[in-house]
Amino acid sequence: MSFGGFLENSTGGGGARIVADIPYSNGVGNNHNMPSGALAQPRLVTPPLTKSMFNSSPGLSLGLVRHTFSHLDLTSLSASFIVLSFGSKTDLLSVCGAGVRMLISLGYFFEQQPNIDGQGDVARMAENFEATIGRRSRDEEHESRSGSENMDGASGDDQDAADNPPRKKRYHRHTPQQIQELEALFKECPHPDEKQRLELSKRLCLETRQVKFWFQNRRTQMKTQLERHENSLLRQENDKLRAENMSIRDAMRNPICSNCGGPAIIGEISLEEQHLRIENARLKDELDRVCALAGKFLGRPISSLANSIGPPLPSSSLELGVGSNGFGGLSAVATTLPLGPDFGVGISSALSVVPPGRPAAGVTGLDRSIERSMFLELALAAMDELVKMAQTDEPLWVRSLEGGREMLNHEEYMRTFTPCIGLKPNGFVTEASRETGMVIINSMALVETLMDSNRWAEMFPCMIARTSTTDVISSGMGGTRNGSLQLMHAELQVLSPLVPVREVNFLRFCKQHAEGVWAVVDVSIDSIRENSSAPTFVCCRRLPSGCVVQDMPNGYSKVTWVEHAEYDESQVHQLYRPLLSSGMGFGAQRWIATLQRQCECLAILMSSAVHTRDHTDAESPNKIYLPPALAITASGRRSMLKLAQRMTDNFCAGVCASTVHKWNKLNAGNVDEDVRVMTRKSVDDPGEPPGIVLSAATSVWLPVSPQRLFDFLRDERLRSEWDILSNGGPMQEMAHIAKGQDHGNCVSLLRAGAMNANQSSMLILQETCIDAAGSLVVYAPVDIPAMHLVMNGGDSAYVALLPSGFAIVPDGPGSRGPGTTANCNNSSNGAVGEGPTRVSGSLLTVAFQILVNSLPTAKLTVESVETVNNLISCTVQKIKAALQCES
DNA sequence: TGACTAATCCCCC
DNA sequence: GGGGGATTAGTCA
Repeated sequence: MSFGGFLENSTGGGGARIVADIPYSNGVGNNHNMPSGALAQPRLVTPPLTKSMFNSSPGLSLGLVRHTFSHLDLTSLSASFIVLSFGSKTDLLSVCGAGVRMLISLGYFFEQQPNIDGQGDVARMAENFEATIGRRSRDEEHESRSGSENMDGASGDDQDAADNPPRKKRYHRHTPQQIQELEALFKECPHPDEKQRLELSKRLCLETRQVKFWFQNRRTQMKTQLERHENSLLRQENDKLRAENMSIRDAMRNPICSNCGGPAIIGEISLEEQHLRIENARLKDELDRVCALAGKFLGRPISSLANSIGPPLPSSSLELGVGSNGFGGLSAVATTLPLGPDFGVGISSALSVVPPGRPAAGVTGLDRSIERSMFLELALAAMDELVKMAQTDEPLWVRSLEGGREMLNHEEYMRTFTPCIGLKPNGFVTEASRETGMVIINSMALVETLMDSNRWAEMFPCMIARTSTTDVISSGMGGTRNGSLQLMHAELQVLSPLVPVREVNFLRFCKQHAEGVWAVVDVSIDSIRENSSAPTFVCCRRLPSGCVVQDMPNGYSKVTWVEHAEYDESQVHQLYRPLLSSGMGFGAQRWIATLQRQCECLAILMSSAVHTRDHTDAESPNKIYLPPALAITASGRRSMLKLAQRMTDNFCAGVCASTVHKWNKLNAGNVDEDVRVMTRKSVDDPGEPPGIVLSAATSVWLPVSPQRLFDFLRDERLRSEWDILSNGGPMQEMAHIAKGQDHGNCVSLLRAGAMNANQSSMLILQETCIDAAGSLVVYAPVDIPAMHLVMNGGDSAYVALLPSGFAIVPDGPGSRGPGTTANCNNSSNGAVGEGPTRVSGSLLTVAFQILVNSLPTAKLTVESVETVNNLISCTVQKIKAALQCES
């Protein structure tokens, strides 16, 4: 590069050119920052160029051109030239001589530094020039630029021509040749040292700074390119995932009901779900990392599938299927699944659910993944609904005129909520109830109980025939139950043969809403999970139901329970329909009442003040004779309670024909059609006598209040009025373990008056309980030696017993109070008690389990059936007579 | 308007 | 002091 070329270029643009020699001189007022003692001063020779000059000559540009310097004496004086070019490419550019400060302000310029060292080294001069001029303040730059902007007649070509560095912002590029060389070196060495850079700068006539910057920028560029490449790869992947996500979402948005082929409705994806998904992805990564580490440690690869780590949990929370294969943990479930295809008769066939964790043929990982996403959506929608249902009063809930109970305003409900499990099946009726109560348990403990199927069943023994957790979709976050989501199966019961067991498959989702505030929601999943190979008939669907629990300062919790279900009412005997529709059967009142009673029992048992009345001491010698060894120890109390619990569980199972036992229904002609008789074989169970067990149960309506009925039946002194085991006389209470503040909640040991030696060896274990929703009297004959063991803390599992007893519930608001079903002397729509003067009555279930043959292989005889049928009829008649309610 | 490039500023090792 | 990220500014397609 040469300045000659530049000059040529500038001249090549054509146009008039004025070159004026400008000797430097002192005393020019335009000087800026003129150092004292300057050797030379710029001397302005051109007349002052005015704005008007430029305005009137748009093509004018002013250039201070550094020319070839060979003929100039730069040591004494820098020569400068002003080139005025009209319409040419000439540019205002440079000044010769080092250290020259130039002001370009409408042609007035120059300030010269004293030490001129311009020995022909153009580049150096330019550098020095820049060092002083190029770093001027922005204002100055702007000012100077605005000066040239005023000369905007300068063509682009003129500016191109200025391949000189004096003006900092002057655009230029390194020549292709220079770049080629720089690139070549960059390929070999992206980080040249100073020596290499110096060498290159000389060779390419560039400053070392330029070379340095070039390399720096080149490296940055490489990095940017690399990032861009990576970005594009990631974007591609992202697009792919997004497309996949869209298609999945689409599938979820427009689910097709496999029942009717119409659209099924699922709620929107919420923020919580997004969080859960993120959390899930994070956990999955964590699992992968842990597996990788474990693999290194064990020296063999570890699969991240749930069945390869830890205990055989039904599933892992880590396979929620965000881009995962969705098959994690499947094999772990299959072996623990309690339900088999041949389980039970008639009832399990109503299962509409694919046995969880065991994929049906053809179910792909994607299907599972979609299914899980749908579960999640459903759970979140259900939670939302539950909380609103629990917290909203009118107009969603209105007080009924009779009884003051809250009733769901269905119109308002339909307006407020989207049906999250689809529309109500034809022929189904709705049952909705809400109840709030104070319970002596804290929220965390209650949540733990609800989320553990065993503990849940223990908490609601007479309501839950059996239950299991069939799949854990999420086990919660941060070691808590918050976010826990699981699939459950349950058989819910009302203690009567006239009410079929409700078999439900539902999601249970737990969420912490605030400190000390939790909610657990259940919602049926039958709308999502359909197994084409199983009948799709479902007798009950649970709409979002559950509880909101809030800790109270006194150790209690405020529990608001919402129970909302749709069921096939035709399966329910008319006698029980009012009860069910009032919510006292399967509804919130019963859940709350049971919860309160059970928690009170737990609190009493855990406190030191366990109230035990023992009548074996010397203070009551006149009451009964009993060996002193029957005194109860603390562990004995526990054993006795455990035995009583088993007895009551078995009683319920017999009444409701739940699948806990494999009952065979009997349809013998001699049996009253309203008495349900069933048999089963008892083999290898030390808890009951071996042989053929016959169960007979019936339910009748009595025009007596539940409380009166309960008090009558549990009173050992009145036992002879209905119990053949009483031998016609009163019974005595030998031991009493209180289970609640109400004396009606207790376990006791009764002894009949001894008629002969044989019977004197028998005791009666009895459990009674009562709460707002109903009451229970269950008893079973047990023998003295066995109870002796139990009362000393022995294992109650070996005490053989068969329970009998009564379940009492109010007949329900609006009940028409029909005649009994046992007597069958009235249709179910009978008019007994009808009208405003009707007496509030009770529904009494009577049930017996007796051993009809000690050989399991024996055949059931007609006599046995008739005997039990008579027994049950007689008992009912006796009760009616005693209570003077037989018409 | 965005990509490209030369150059600058500034932080941190 | 230099590397490198962030930024600026000029240019071009």
